[in-house]
Amino acid sequence: MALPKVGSIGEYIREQRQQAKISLRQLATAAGVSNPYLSQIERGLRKPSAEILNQIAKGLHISSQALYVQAGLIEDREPPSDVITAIRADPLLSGRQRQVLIDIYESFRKEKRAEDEQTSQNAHLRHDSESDDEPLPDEYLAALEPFAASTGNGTANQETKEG
Amino acid sequence: MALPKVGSIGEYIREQRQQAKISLRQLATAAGVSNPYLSQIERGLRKPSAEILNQIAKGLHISSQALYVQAGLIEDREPPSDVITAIRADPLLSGRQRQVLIDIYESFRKEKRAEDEQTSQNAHLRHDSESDDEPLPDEYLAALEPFAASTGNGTANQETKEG
DNA sequence: GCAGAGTGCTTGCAATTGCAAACGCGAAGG
DNA sequence: CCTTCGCGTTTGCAATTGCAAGCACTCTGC
Repeated sequence: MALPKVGSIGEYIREQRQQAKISLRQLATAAGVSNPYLSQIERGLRKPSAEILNQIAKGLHISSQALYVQAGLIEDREPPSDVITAIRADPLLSGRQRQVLIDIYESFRKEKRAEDEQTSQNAHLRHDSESDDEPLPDEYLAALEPFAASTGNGTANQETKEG
Repeated sequence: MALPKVGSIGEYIREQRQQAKISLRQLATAAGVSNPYLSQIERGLRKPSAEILNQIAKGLHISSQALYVQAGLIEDREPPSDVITAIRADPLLSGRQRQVLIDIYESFRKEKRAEDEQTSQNAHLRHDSESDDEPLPDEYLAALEPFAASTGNGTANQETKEG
């Protein structure tokens, strides 16, 4: 086991560095790593840790993610236009919260589809939360019943406002 | 330096593992690392390389990015509002559904943050939100109550009804 | 009480990371 | 010619990663 495809990340770093017209030593200093080590990284002789990789990304003023993707450490990133994907990728949610959000979203999708089937053409009016002509349909509430456990989390009532 | 902010990543991993109801050894096997090493990682005694981190993410079936963000290895300039953006961009949701989902998401983030501050005291996360300290309208709170103490139950399935 | 299987944790040890120091090379400048 | 300054690279070496083996503990069943 020597240097499988680690070269790609090294090549990518060197590419970016040369494109930025900075020397190896400069980048090493900017990234806070030693010059010899950066040299070895660029030639694929060393497999840098995530921390070093992040510092190099900073020194190069490029996205850390770009580097991780190049290193094969992040699966090809899907566009954030997918709600499910975004929820799954959010590190600030607990596993339970993720699952609940996903379930709600899917329930909404079904609900919306049902509405579209009925109206079939008219679906472009803005609903305000206060002047809501229809309350929350129990359709998705029913779908969420399996989560029921109730801890009595009651809080004050605030005026609704849109973002 | 003994324990930088690596502890947070370890805690996060342990949290996710326990939420997934799998043992340390199971995750270690799934991630392709040794059990003792994973134990040390979770307790913040070791600083895992990016490769190991990625394998653990796979073993946990969570996004690699989530781990990197937790480890502080990705710039926080990645807005956690990816979910918000995705919701706003989703053409398959009605305006009201969008607003409800966004409110629920933000509520979850507040809840999660509170939990994190209890267990650990490293929560210097900035976050931009217009409705920061303002609770949900009780219209949505009613919908959220069932989630308050739910466990990892993901069987909210309802057949489509568009005939 | 004791074997068996489960959990997580501690202990040496090979392999690797990451660095300080030194090396060879080319271009200014004395 | 010889020094100085920059470049990238090579060379030992301390510190760390990551693992195989074993430890301590808790259940369950005999």
